[in-house]
Amino acid sequence: MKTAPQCTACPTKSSGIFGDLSQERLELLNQAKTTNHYSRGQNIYYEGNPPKGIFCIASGQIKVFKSGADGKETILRLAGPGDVLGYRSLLSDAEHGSTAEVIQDAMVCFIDKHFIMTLTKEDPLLAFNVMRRLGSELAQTETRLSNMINKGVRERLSELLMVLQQTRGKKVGDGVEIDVRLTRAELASMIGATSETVIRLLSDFRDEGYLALEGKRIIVKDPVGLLAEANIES
Amino acid sequence: MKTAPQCTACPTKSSGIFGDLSQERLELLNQAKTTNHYSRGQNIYYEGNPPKGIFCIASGQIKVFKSGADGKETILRLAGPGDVLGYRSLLSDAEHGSTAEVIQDAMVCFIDKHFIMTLTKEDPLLAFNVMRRLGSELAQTETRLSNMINKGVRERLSELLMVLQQTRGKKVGDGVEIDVRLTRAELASMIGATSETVIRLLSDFRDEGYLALEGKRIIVKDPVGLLAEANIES
DNA sequence: ACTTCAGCCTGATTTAGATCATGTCGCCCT
DNA sequence: AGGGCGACATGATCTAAATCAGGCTGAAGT
Repeated sequence: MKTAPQCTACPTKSSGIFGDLSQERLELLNQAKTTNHYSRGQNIYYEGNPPKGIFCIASGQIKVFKSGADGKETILRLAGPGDVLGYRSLLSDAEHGSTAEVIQDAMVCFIDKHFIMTLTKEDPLLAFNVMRRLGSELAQTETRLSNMINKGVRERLSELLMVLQQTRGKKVGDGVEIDVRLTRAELASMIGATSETVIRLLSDFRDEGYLALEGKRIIVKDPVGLLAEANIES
Repeated sequence: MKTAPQCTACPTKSSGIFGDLSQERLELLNQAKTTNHYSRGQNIYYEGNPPKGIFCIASGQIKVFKSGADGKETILRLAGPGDVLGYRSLLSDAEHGSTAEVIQDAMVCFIDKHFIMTLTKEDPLLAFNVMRRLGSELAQTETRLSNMINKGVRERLSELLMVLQQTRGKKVGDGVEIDVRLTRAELASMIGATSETVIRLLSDFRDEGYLALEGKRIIVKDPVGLLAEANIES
Protein backbone atom coordinates (compact mmCIF):
# COMPACT_ATOMS: atom_id res chain seq x y z
CA MET A 1 0.00 0.00 0.00
CA LYS A 2 1.56 3.22 -1.18
CA THR A 3 0.97 6.51 0.58
CA ALA A 4 -2.06 8.42 -0.65
CA PRO A 5 -1.20 11.05 -3.26
CA GLN A 6 -1.84 14.73 -2.63
CA CYS A 7 -4.07 16.65 -5.07
CA THR A 8 -1.99 19.73 -4.42
CA ALA A 9 1.00 17.95 -5.87
CA CYS A 10 -0.76 15.78 -8.43
CA PRO A 11 1.28 15.56 -11.61
CA THR A 12 -1.93 15.47 -13.66
CA LYS A 13 -3.30 18.60 -12.01
CA SER A 14 -2.65 20.95 -14.89
CA SER A 15 -4.01 18.59 -17.54
CA GLY A 16 -7.13 17.65 -15.58
CA ILE A 17 -10.27 19.60 -14.82
CA PHE A 18 -9.00 20.86 -11.47
CA GLY A 19 -6.14 22.89 -12.88
CA ASP A 20 -7.81 26.21 -12.18
CA LEU A 21 -8.93 25.45 -8.64
CA SER A 22 -7.79 27.80 -5.88
CA GLN A 23 -5.32 26.51 -3.33
CA GLU A 24 -7.99 26.32 -0.60
CA ARG A 25 -10.44 24.43 -2.79
CA LEU A 26 -7.74 22.07 -3.91
CA GLU A 27 -6.99 21.35 -0.26
CA LEU A 28 -10.68 20.63 0.37
CA LEU A 29 -10.70 18.31 -2.61
CA ASN A 30 -7.62 16.62 -1.28
CA GLN A 31 -9.39 15.91 2.01
CA ALA A 32 -12.54 14.69 0.31
CA LYS A 33 -11.04 12.26 -2.17
CA THR A 34 -10.23 8.63 -1.58
CA THR A 35 -7.63 6.75 -3.56
CA ASN A 36 -7.70 3.20 -4.87
CA HIS A 37 -5.37 0.93 -6.76
CA TYR A 38 -6.78 -1.29 -9.47
CA SER A 39 -5.04 -3.96 -11.45
CA ARG A 40 -5.58 -5.09 -15.03
CA GLY A 41 -9.00 -6.61 -15.55
CA GLN A 42 -10.71 -4.94 -12.61
CA ASN A 43 -13.76 -2.81 -13.21
CA ILE A 44 -14.20 0.69 -11.83
CA TYR A 45 -17.91 0.82 -12.53
CA TYR A 46 -20.45 -1.14 -14.50
CA GLU A 47 -23.04 -0.24 -17.11
CA GLY A 48 -26.34 0.00 -15.29
CA ASN A 49 -24.90 1.04 -11.93
CA PRO A 50 -26.09 4.27 -10.36
CA PRO A 51 -23.28 6.85 -10.27
CA LYS A 52 -21.92 7.66 -6.83
CA GLY A 53 -19.25 10.15 -7.78
CA ILE A 54 -16.46 10.74 -10.25
CA PHE A 55 -13.14 9.02 -10.78
CA CYS A 56 -9.98 10.93 -11.43
CA ILE A 57 -7.19 8.89 -12.96
CA ALA A 58 -3.73 9.46 -11.49
CA SER A 59 -1.98 6.68 -13.39
CA GLY A 60 -2.72 3.66 -15.56
CA GLN A 61 -5.03 3.11 -18.51
CA ILE A 62 -8.73 2.41 -18.56
CA LYS A 63 -11.11 1.41 -21.33
CA VAL A 64 -14.70 2.62 -21.30
CA PHE A 65 -17.11 0.47 -23.25
CA LYS A 66 -20.70 -0.50 -23.89
CA SER A 67 -21.78 -4.11 -24.19
CA GLY A 68 -24.16 -4.95 -27.01
CA ALA A 69 -26.91 -7.54 -27.00
CA ASP A 70 -24.68 -10.49 -27.90
CA GLY A 71 -21.99 -9.40 -25.48
CA LYS A 72 -19.92 -7.76 -28.18
CA GLU A 73 -18.28 -4.70 -26.69
CA THR A 74 -17.82 -1.28 -28.23
CA ILE A 75 -14.97 0.74 -26.75
CA LEU A 76 -16.06 4.35 -26.42
CA ARG A 77 -12.75 5.74 -25.30
CA LEU A 78 -9.49 5.11 -23.53
CA ALA A 79 -8.75 7.13 -20.42
CA GLY A 80 -5.37 7.81 -18.87
CA PRO A 81 -3.73 10.10 -16.29
CA GLY A 82 -5.59 13.41 -15.96
CA ASP A 83 -8.82 12.05 -17.40
CA VAL A 84 -12.00 11.99 -15.39
CA LEU A 85 -14.65 9.27 -15.57
CA GLY A 86 -18.27 9.22 -14.62
CA TYR A 87 -19.29 12.85 -14.66
CA ARG A 88 -21.59 12.37 -17.61
CA SER A 89 -23.87 10.00 -15.75
CA LEU A 90 -23.71 12.22 -12.70
CA LEU A 91 -25.13 15.22 -14.54
CA SER A 92 -28.24 13.44 -15.67
CA ASP A 93 -28.28 11.34 -12.52
CA ALA A 94 -28.95 8.37 -14.74
CA GLU A 95 -27.28 5.00 -14.42
CA HIS A 96 -23.86 4.53 -15.99
CA GLY A 97 -24.24 4.00 -19.72
CA SER A 98 -20.94 2.18 -19.96
CA THR A 99 -18.44 0.05 -18.10
CA ALA A 100 -14.92 1.15 -17.12
CA GLU A 101 -12.27 -1.57 -17.01
CA VAL A 102 -8.61 -1.22 -16.17
CA ILE A 103 -6.23 -2.34 -18.89
CA GLN A 104 -3.02 -1.14 -17.22
CA ASP A 105 -2.66 -1.09 -13.46
CA ALA A 106 -4.10 2.17 -12.24
CA MET A 107 -4.30 4.54 -9.33
CA VAL A 108 -7.67 6.25 -9.28
CA CYS A 109 -9.11 8.88 -6.94
CA PHE A 110 -12.79 8.85 -6.13
CA ILE A 111 -14.71 12.04 -5.40
CA ASP A 112 -18.15 11.87 -3.93
CA LYS A 113 -21.12 12.99 -5.96
CA HIS A 114 -22.34 15.59 -3.50
CA PHE A 115 -18.92 17.10 -3.00
CA ILE A 116 -18.12 17.46 -6.68
CA MET A 117 -21.56 18.84 -7.51
CA THR A 118 -21.25 21.52 -4.85
CA LEU A 119 -17.73 22.35 -5.91
CA THR A 120 -18.82 22.67 -9.52
CA LYS A 121 -21.68 24.99 -8.61
CA GLU A 122 -19.33 27.22 -6.64
CA ASP A 123 -16.56 27.37 -9.17
CA PRO A 124 -17.48 28.59 -12.65
CA LEU A 125 -14.05 27.75 -13.99
CA LEU A 126 -14.41 24.15 -12.94
CA ALA A 127 -17.82 24.08 -14.62
CA PHE A 128 -16.23 25.46 -17.76
CA ASN A 129 -13.53 22.84 -17.75
CA VAL A 130 -16.13 20.11 -17.46
CA MET A 131 -18.15 21.66 -20.29
CA ARG A 132 -15.10 21.90 -22.48
CA ARG A 133 -14.31 18.26 -21.87
CA LEU A 134 -17.85 17.15 -22.58
CA GLY A 135 -17.82 19.25 -25.73
CA SER A 136 -14.61 17.76 -26.98
CA GLU A 137 -15.78 14.21 -26.22
CA LEU A 138 -18.97 14.94 -28.10
CA ALA A 139 -17.02 16.27 -31.08
CA GLN A 140 -14.83 13.17 -31.09
CA THR A 141 -17.76 10.80 -30.85
CA GLU A 142 -19.59 12.59 -33.65
CA THR A 143 -16.53 12.28 -35.84
CA ARG A 144 -16.28 8.58 -35.09
CA LEU A 145 -19.94 8.12 -35.90
CA SER A 146 -19.48 9.88 -39.21
CA ASN A 147 -16.39 7.78 -39.92
CA MET A 148 -18.29 4.58 -39.18
CA ILE A 149 -20.79 5.62 -41.82
CA ASN A 150 -18.65 6.79 -44.64
CA LYS A 151 -15.28 5.22 -44.28
CA GLY A 152 -14.01 1.67 -44.61
CA VAL A 153 -12.29 -0.36 -41.94
CA ARG A 154 -8.88 0.27 -43.42
CA GLU A 155 -9.26 4.03 -43.12
CA ARG A 156 -10.69 3.80 -39.64
CA LEU A 157 -7.84 1.62 -38.44
CA SER A 158 -5.14 3.87 -39.83
CA GLU A 159 -6.81 6.88 -38.28
CA LEU A 160 -6.99 5.10 -34.92
CA LEU A 161 -3.32 4.18 -35.10
CA MET A 162 -2.46 7.78 -35.87
CA VAL A 163 -4.43 9.01 -32.88
CA LEU A 164 -2.90 6.41 -30.56
CA GLN A 165 0.52 7.25 -31.85
CA GLN A 166 -0.05 10.91 -31.05
CA THR A 167 -1.74 10.52 -27.67
CA ARG A 168 -0.01 7.41 -26.39
CA GLY A 169 3.14 7.39 -28.46
CA LYS A 170 6.60 6.69 -27.04
CA LYS A 171 9.64 7.38 -29.15
CA VAL A 172 11.79 4.34 -29.79
CA GLY A 173 14.81 3.93 -32.00
CA ASP A 174 13.15 3.39 -35.32
CA GLY A 175 9.73 4.96 -34.85
CA VAL A 176 6.99 5.64 -32.33
CA GLU A 177 5.69 2.81 -30.23
CA ILE A 178 2.05 2.79 -29.20
CA ASP A 179 2.38 2.60 -25.46
CA VAL A 180 -0.86 0.93 -24.44
CA ARG A 181 -1.17 -2.80 -24.52
CA LEU A 182 -4.31 -3.43 -26.52
CA THR A 183 -5.33 -6.78 -27.91
CA ARG A 184 -6.33 -6.98 -31.57
CA ALA A 185 -9.89 -7.55 -30.39
CA GLU A 186 -9.77 -4.31 -28.43
CA LEU A 187 -8.43 -2.38 -31.39
CA ALA A 188 -11.24 -3.92 -33.41
CA SER A 189 -13.89 -2.85 -30.95
CA MET A 190 -12.64 0.72 -31.07
CA ILE A 191 -13.37 0.96 -34.78
CA GLY A 192 -16.32 -1.39 -35.15
CA ALA A 193 -14.60 -4.31 -36.79
CA THR A 194 -13.68 -7.89 -35.98
CA SER A 195 -10.31 -9.00 -34.69
CA GLU A 196 -9.68 -11.04 -37.84
CA THR A 197 -10.05 -7.99 -40.03
CA VAL A 198 -7.77 -5.95 -37.80
CA ILE A 199 -5.15 -8.68 -37.83
CA ARG A 200 -5.20 -8.84 -41.61
CA LEU A 201 -4.99 -5.08 -41.97
CA LEU A 202 -2.14 -4.78 -39.47
CA SER A 203 -0.22 -7.36 -41.49
CA ASP A 204 -0.95 -5.38 -44.64
CA PHE A 205 0.31 -2.18 -43.02
CA ARG A 206 3.45 -3.98 -41.90
CA ASP A 207 3.99 -5.40 -45.39
CA GLU A 208 3.56 -1.91 -46.79
CA GLY A 209 6.20 -0.59 -44.41
CA TYR A 210 4.02 1.61 -42.23
CA LEU A 211 4.38 -0.45 -39.09
CA ALA A 212 6.54 -2.91 -37.26
CA LEU A 213 4.80 -5.59 -35.23
CA GLU A 214 6.64 -7.30 -32.42
CA GLY A 215 4.12 -9.45 -30.65
CA LYS A 216 1.82 -7.03 -28.90
CA ARG A 217 3.97 -4.02 -29.65
CA ILE A 218 3.00 -1.80 -32.52
CA ILE A 219 5.63 0.62 -33.76
CA VAL A 220 4.65 3.24 -36.29
CA LYS A 221 7.49 3.67 -38.73
CA ASP A 222 5.88 5.74 -41.46
CA PRO A 223 3.26 8.09 -39.99
CA VAL A 224 3.02 10.03 -43.22
CA GLY A 225 2.14 6.96 -45.25
CA LEU A 226 -0.28 5.82 -42.58
CA LEU A 227 -1.96 9.21 -42.47
CA ALA A 228 -2.43 9.07 -46.22
CA GLU A 229 -4.27 5.76 -45.77
CA ALA A 230 -6.57 7.35 -43.20
CA ASN A 231 -7.79 9.81 -45.80
CA ILE A 232 -8.85 12.46 -43.33
CA GLU A 233 -10.82 15.31 -44.79
CA SER A 234 -11.40 18.93 -43.92
CA MET B 1 -41.86 40.54 -41.15
CA LYS B 2 -43.44 39.48 -37.91
CA THR B 3 -42.79 41.31 -34.67
CA ALA B 4 -39.75 40.11 -32.76
CA PRO B 5 -40.59 37.58 -30.06
CA GLN B 6 -39.89 38.28 -26.40
CA CYS B 7 -37.67 35.87 -24.46
CA THR B 8 -39.70 36.64 -21.37
CA ALA B 9 -42.72 35.16 -23.06
CA CYS B 10 -41.00 32.53 -25.18
CA PRO B 11 -43.09 29.35 -25.28
CA THR B 12 -39.91 27.28 -25.35
CA LYS B 13 -38.47 29.00 -22.28
CA SER B 14 -39.13 26.19 -19.85
CA SER B 15 -37.83 23.46 -22.16
CA GLY B 16 -34.70 25.37 -23.19
CA ILE B 17 -31.51 26.14 -21.29
CA PHE B 18 -32.75 29.55 -20.13
CA GLY B 19 -35.58 28.22 -18.03
CA ASP B 20 -33.86 29.00 -14.74
CA LEU B 21 -32.72 32.51 -15.63
CA SER B 22 -33.79 35.34 -13.33
CA GLN B 23 -36.27 37.88 -14.66
CA GLU B 24 -33.57 40.56 -14.98
CA ARG B 25 -31.18 38.33 -16.83
CA LEU B 26 -33.92 37.16 -19.11
CA GLU B 27 -34.63 40.77 -19.93
CA LEU B 28 -30.95 41.36 -20.71
CA LEU B 29 -30.98 38.31 -22.96
CA ASN B 30 -34.07 39.62 -24.65
CA GLN B 31 -32.27 42.88 -25.47
CA ALA B 32 -29.17 41.10 -26.68
CA LYS B 33 -30.73 38.55 -29.01
CA THR B 34 -31.58 39.07 -32.64
CA THR B 35 -34.22 37.05 -34.42
CA ASN B 36 -34.21 35.64 -37.94
CA HIS B 37 -36.59 33.71 -40.10
CA TYR B 38 -35.25 30.91 -42.26
CA SER B 39 -37.06 28.87 -44.85
CA ARG B 40 -36.58 25.27 -45.89
CA GLY B 41 -33.19 24.65 -47.44
CA GLN B 42 -31.42 27.62 -45.88
CA ASN B 43 -28.34 27.06 -43.77
CA ILE B 44 -27.84 28.53 -40.33
CA TYR B 45 -24.13 27.81 -40.23
CA TYR B 46 -21.63 25.75 -42.16
CA GLU B 47 -19.06 23.14 -41.22
CA GLY B 48 -15.72 24.92 -41.08
CA ASN B 49 -17.12 28.33 -40.13
CA PRO B 50 -15.87 30.00 -36.97
CA PRO B 51 -18.64 30.18 -34.35
CA LYS B 52 -19.96 33.67 -33.62
CA GLY B 53 -22.62 32.81 -31.06
CA ILE B 54 -25.41 30.39 -30.36
CA PHE B 55 -28.76 29.84 -32.02
CA CYS B 56 -31.90 29.28 -30.05
CA ILE B 57 -34.73 27.71 -32.03
CA ALA B 58 -38.15 29.23 -31.44
CA SER B 59 -39.97 27.28 -34.12
CA GLY B 60 -39.29 25.00 -37.09
CA GLN B 61 -37.03 22.01 -37.58
CA ILE B 62 -33.34 21.90 -38.34
CA LYS B 63 -31.01 19.08 -39.29
CA VAL B 64 -27.40 19.12 -38.13
CA PHE B 65 -25.05 17.08 -40.26
CA LYS B 66 -21.47 16.38 -41.25
CA SER B 67 -20.42 15.96 -44.87
CA GLY B 68 -18.08 13.10 -45.65
CA ALA B 69 -15.36 13.02 -48.27
CA ASP B 70 -17.62 12.05 -51.15
CA GLY B 71 -20.30 14.53 -50.12
CA LYS B 72 -22.38 11.90 -48.39
CA GLU B 73 -23.97 13.48 -45.35
CA THR B 74 -24.41 12.04 -41.87
CA ILE B 75 -27.21 13.61 -39.87
CA LEU B 76 -26.06 14.03 -36.29
CA ARG B 77 -29.35 15.24 -34.88
CA LEU B 78 -32.60 17.01 -35.52
CA ALA B 79 -33.28 20.18 -33.57
CA GLY B 80 -36.64 21.79 -32.87
CA PRO B 81 -38.21 24.46 -30.65
CA GLY B 82 -36.29 24.88 -27.39
CA ASP B 83 -33.11 23.36 -28.74
CA VAL B 84 -29.89 25.33 -28.91
CA LEU B 85 -27.30 25.04 -31.65
CA GLY B 86 -23.67 25.97 -31.80
CA TYR B 87 -22.58 26.00 -28.17
CA ARG B 88 -20.32 23.02 -28.61
CA SER B 89 -18.06 24.79 -31.04
CA LEU B 90 -18.16 27.90 -28.91
CA LEU B 91 -16.72 26.14 -25.89
CA SER B 92 -13.65 24.93 -27.68
CA ASP B 93 -13.60 28.02 -29.87
CA ALA B 94 -13.00 25.70 -32.79
CA GLU B 95 -14.72 25.94 -36.14
CA HIS B 96 -18.14 24.39 -36.49
CA GLY B 97 -17.83 20.64 -36.93
CA SER B 98 -21.15 20.38 -38.70
CA THR B 99 -23.67 22.21 -40.84
CA ALA B 100 -27.16 23.24 -39.73
CA GLU B 101 -29.85 23.31 -42.40
CA VAL B 102 -33.49 24.20 -42.03
CA ILE B 103 -35.93 21.48 -43.03
CA GLN B 104 -39.08 23.20 -41.84
CA ASP B 105 -39.41 26.96 -41.89
CA ALA B 106 -37.91 28.26 -38.69
CA MET B 107 -37.64 31.24 -36.43
CA VAL B 108 -34.26 31.31 -34.76
CA CYS B 109 -32.75 33.71 -32.22
CA PHE B 110 -29.06 34.49 -32.31
CA ILE B 111 -27.09 35.28 -29.18
CA ASP B 112 -23.64 36.72 -29.44
CA LYS B 113 -20.66 34.71 -28.30
CA HIS B 114 -19.38 37.21 -25.79
CA PHE B 115 -22.79 37.79 -24.26
CA ILE B 116 -23.62 34.13 -23.78
CA MET B 117 -20.17 33.30 -22.42
CA THR B 118 -20.41 36.04 -19.81
CA LEU B 119 -23.93 35.05 -18.91
CA THR B 120 -22.88 31.44 -18.49
CA LYS B 121 -20.00 32.40 -16.25
CA GLU B 122 -22.29 34.46 -14.04
CA ASP B 123 -25.07 31.94 -13.80
CA PRO B 124 -24.16 28.50 -12.49
CA LEU B 125 -27.63 27.18 -13.23
CA LEU B 126 -27.29 28.09 -16.89
CA ALA B 127 -23.90 26.39 -16.93
CA PHE B 128 -25.52 23.32 -15.44
CA ASN B 129 -28.24 23.28 -18.03
CA VAL B 130 -25.67 23.46 -20.80
CA MET B 131 -23.67 20.67 -19.19
CA ARG B 132 -26.74 18.52 -18.85
CA ARG B 133 -27.57 19.03 -22.49
CA LEU B 134 -24.05 18.23 -23.63
CA GLY B 135 -24.11 15.16 -21.45
CA SER B 136 -27.35 13.90 -22.86
CA GLU B 137 -26.21 14.54 -26.43
CA LEU B 138 -23.03 12.65 -25.69
CA ALA B 139 -24.99 9.74 -24.26
CA GLN B 140 -27.23 9.65 -27.32
CA THR B 141 -24.32 9.79 -29.73
CA GLU B 142 -22.50 7.03 -27.87
CA THR B 143 -25.60 4.85 -28.08
CA ARG B 144 -25.89 5.51 -31.81
CA LEU B 145 -22.24 4.62 -32.27
CA SER B 146 -22.72 1.39 -30.41
CA ASN B 147 -25.83 0.64 -32.45
CA MET B 148 -23.96 1.27 -35.70
CA ILE B 149 -21.47 -1.34 -34.62
CA ASN B 150 -23.63 -4.13 -33.34
CA LYS B 151 -27.02 -3.77 -34.88
CA GLY B 152 -28.34 -4.20 -38.39
CA VAL B 153 -30.06 -1.55 -40.47
CA ARG B 154 -33.48 -3.00 -39.77
CA GLU B 155 -33.05 -2.60 -36.03
CA ARG B 156 -31.59 0.87 -36.38
CA LEU B 157 -34.46 2.02 -38.55
CA SER B 158 -37.14 0.72 -36.24
CA GLU B 159 -35.42 2.34 -33.29
CA LEU B 160 -35.23 5.63 -35.16
CA LEU B 161 -38.90 5.47 -36.04
CA MET B 162 -39.74 4.80 -32.41
CA VAL B 163 -37.73 7.81 -31.30
CA LEU B 164 -39.26 10.08 -33.93
CA GLN B 165 -42.69 8.84 -33.02
CA GLN B 166 -42.04 9.73 -29.39
CA THR B 167 -40.33 13.07 -29.90
CA ARG B 168 -42.11 14.30 -33.02
CA GLY B 169 -45.27 12.25 -32.92
CA LYS B 170 -48.71 13.67 -33.62
CA LYS B 171 -51.78 11.58 -32.85
CA VAL B 172 -53.95 10.89 -35.85
CA GLY B 173 -57.03 8.71 -36.15
CA ASP B 174 -55.37 5.35 -36.64
CA GLY B 175 -51.94 5.83 -35.11
CA VAL B 176 -49.17 8.35 -34.52
CA GLU B 177 -47.89 10.36 -37.44
CA ILE B 178 -44.25 11.37 -37.54
CA ASP B 179 -44.53 15.10 -37.81
CA VAL B 180 -41.29 16.04 -39.55
CA ARG B 181 -41.06 15.85 -43.28
CA LEU B 182 -37.94 13.82 -43.89
CA THR B 183 -36.98 12.32 -47.21
CA ARG B 184 -36.02 8.66 -47.34
CA ALA B 185 -32.46 9.79 -47.97
CA GLU B 186 -32.51 11.85 -44.79
CA LEU B 187 -33.85 8.95 -42.76
CA ALA B 188 -31.07 6.86 -44.28
CA SER B 189 -28.38 9.32 -43.32
CA MET B 190 -29.60 9.32 -39.72
CA ILE B 191 -28.88 5.61 -39.39
CA GLY B 192 -25.97 5.15 -41.77
CA ALA B 193 -27.75 3.45 -44.62
CA THR B 194 -28.70 4.18 -48.20
CA SER B 195 -32.09 5.47 -49.31
CA GLU B 196 -32.77 2.26 -51.26
CA THR B 197 -32.36 0.15 -48.16
CA VAL B 198 -34.60 2.45 -46.14
CA ILE B 199 -37.27 2.37 -48.86
CA ARG B 200 -37.23 -1.41 -48.89
CA LEU B 201 -37.41 -1.67 -45.12
CA LEU B 202 -40.23 0.86 -44.86
CA SER B 203 -42.20 -1.22 -47.35
CA ASP B 204 -41.47 -4.32 -45.30
CA PHE B 205 -42.67 -2.60 -42.14
CA ARG B 206 -45.82 -1.50 -43.94
CA ASP B 207 -46.42 -5.03 -45.25
CA GLU B 208 -45.96 -6.33 -41.72
CA GLY B 209 -48.57 -3.91 -40.44
CA TYR B 210 -46.34 -1.69 -38.32
CA LEU B 211 -46.69 1.42 -40.47
CA ALA B 212 -48.87 3.17 -42.96
CA LEU B 213 -47.14 5.13 -45.70
CA GLU B 214 -48.98 7.91 -47.49
CA GLY B 215 -46.49 9.60 -49.71
CA LYS B 216 -44.14 11.40 -47.37
CA ARG B 217 -46.26 10.75 -44.30
CA ILE B 218 -45.28 7.92 -42.02
CA ILE B 219 -47.90 6.77 -39.54
CA VAL B 220 -46.89 4.30 -36.86
CA LYS B 221 -49.75 1.90 -36.34
CA ASP B 222 -48.14 -0.78 -34.20
CA PRO B 223 -45.48 0.73 -31.94
CA VAL B 224 -45.25 -2.45 -29.89
CA GLY B 225 -44.42 -4.55 -32.91
CA LEU B 226 -41.99 -1.94 -34.16
CA LEU B 227 -40.27 -1.76 -30.78
CA ALA B 228 -39.83 -5.51 -30.84
CA GLU B 229 -38.02 -5.16 -34.17
CA ALA B 230 -35.69 -2.57 -32.69
CA ASN B 231 -34.48 -5.12 -30.17
CA ILE B 232 -33.36 -2.58 -27.60
CA GLU B 233 -31.36 -3.99 -24.74
CA SER B 234 -30.64 -2.97 -21.17
C1' DA C 1 6.83 -31.32 -17.92
C1' DC C 2 2.45 -31.44 -19.65
C1' DT C 3 -2.05 -29.25 -20.22
C1' DT C 4 -4.82 -25.35 -20.90
C1' DC C 5 -6.13 -21.37 -22.61
C1' DA C 6 -6.05 -16.81 -24.57
C1' DG C 7 -4.35 -14.34 -28.12
C1' DC C 8 -2.73 -14.42 -32.79
C1' DC C 9 -2.83 -15.71 -37.61
C1' DT C 10 -4.61 -17.60 -42.20
C1' DG C 11 -7.80 -19.46 -45.56
C1' DA C 12 -12.61 -20.47 -47.27
C1' DT C 13 -17.35 -19.20 -47.33
C1' DT C 14 -21.31 -16.36 -46.60
C1' DT C 15 -24.05 -12.32 -46.34
C1' DA C 16 -25.96 -7.76 -45.37
C1' DG C 17 -26.28 -4.02 -47.54
C1' DA C 18 -24.19 -0.97 -51.17
C1' DT C 19 -24.21 0.01 -55.83
C1' DC C 20 -26.02 0.11 -60.38
C1' DA C 21 -29.78 0.35 -63.52
C1' DT C 22 -34.35 1.52 -64.80
C1' DG C 23 -38.98 3.11 -64.32
C1' DT C 24 -42.87 5.68 -62.24
C1' DC C 25 -45.09 9.38 -59.98
C1' DG C 26 -46.20 14.00 -58.60
C1' DC C 27 -44.78 18.89 -58.76
C1' DC C 28 -43.00 23.13 -60.36
C1' DC C 29 -41.89 25.97 -64.24
C1' DT C 30 -42.25 28.18 -68.47
C1' DA D 1 -49.30 20.86 -72.25
C1' DG D 2 -45.11 19.57 -72.24
C1' DG D 3 -40.63 19.18 -70.17
C1' DG D 4 -37.65 18.66 -66.40
C1' DC D 5 -36.61 17.35 -61.82
C1' DG D 6 -36.46 15.34 -57.34
C1' DA D 7 -38.30 11.76 -54.56
C1' DC D 8 -39.92 7.12 -54.48
C1' DA D 9 -39.73 2.34 -55.82
C1' DT D 10 -37.92 -2.33 -57.33
C1' DG D 11 -34.91 -5.68 -59.43
C1' DA D 12 -30.08 -7.34 -60.46
C1' DT D 13 -25.42 -7.44 -59.28
C1' DC D 14 -21.33 -6.77 -56.49
C1' DT D 15 -18.33 -6.45 -52.56
C1' DA D 16 -16.38 -5.40 -48.02
C1' DA D 17 -16.20 -7.44 -44.13
C1' DA D 18 -18.34 -10.91 -41.04
C1' DT D 19 -18.42 -15.54 -39.99
C1' DC D 20 -16.66 -20.09 -39.76
C1' DA D 21 -12.95 -23.24 -39.34
C1' DG D 22 -8.50 -24.48 -38.57
C1' DG D 23 -3.85 -24.23 -36.54
C1' DC D 24 0.16 -21.99 -34.10
C1' DT D 25 2.51 -19.89 -30.08
C1' DG D 26 3.61 -18.46 -25.61
C1' DA D 27 2.43 -17.73 -20.90
C1' DA D 28 0.10 -19.57 -16.71
C1' DG D 29 -1.39 -23.33 -13.73
C1' DT D 30 -1.24 -28.06 -11.82
